[in-house]
Amino acid sequence: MASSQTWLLKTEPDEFSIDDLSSSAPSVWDGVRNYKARNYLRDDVQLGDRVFIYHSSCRLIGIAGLALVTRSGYADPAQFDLSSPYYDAKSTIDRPRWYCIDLKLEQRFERVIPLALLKQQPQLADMLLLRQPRLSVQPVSAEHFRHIMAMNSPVALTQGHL
DNA sequence: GCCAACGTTGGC
DNA sequence: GCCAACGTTGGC
Repeated sequence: MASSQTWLLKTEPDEFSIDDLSSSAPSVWDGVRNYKARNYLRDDVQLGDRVFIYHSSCRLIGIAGLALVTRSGYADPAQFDLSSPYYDAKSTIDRPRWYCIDLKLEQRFERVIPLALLKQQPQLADMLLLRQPRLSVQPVSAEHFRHIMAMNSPVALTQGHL
């Protein structure tokens, strides 16, 4: 794909939240242990792609902000770390099983866009998040991306465009 | 390669 | 805490 793609990454904020991302120093987005999500990280997420950060399994479920990919997929060091909960005995340096990326914060939304509100949007009815809620790394179409950014825009909100 | 059993996720 | 949906494991 030539132009940049957009994504949604899920996280439990008790483990890692948008507030753990910095706009200056990149953070490692590691610990993804699902094959479909792994394939996206390894093969498709590119430097410069933008990703929504989604908070799951918490009090305020929804999209918390936007981040920028500062390094594309590379072998997740945690899989080799015996002391890590993400250690995987079946991974080898030559054949790593799991991949991670680096991110930096682009924009923390003033208000989390709640899942319940996303579900109310007819334009988002076919969004993967609503259809495969367990996929922790997922592509977001340009149309969905624009719509969600508009939901975050105070201008759009005050003018009742949504 | 199938599929039952089991484990995990995640909204509610 | 519950439970449905989903993902993984392992025997055959």
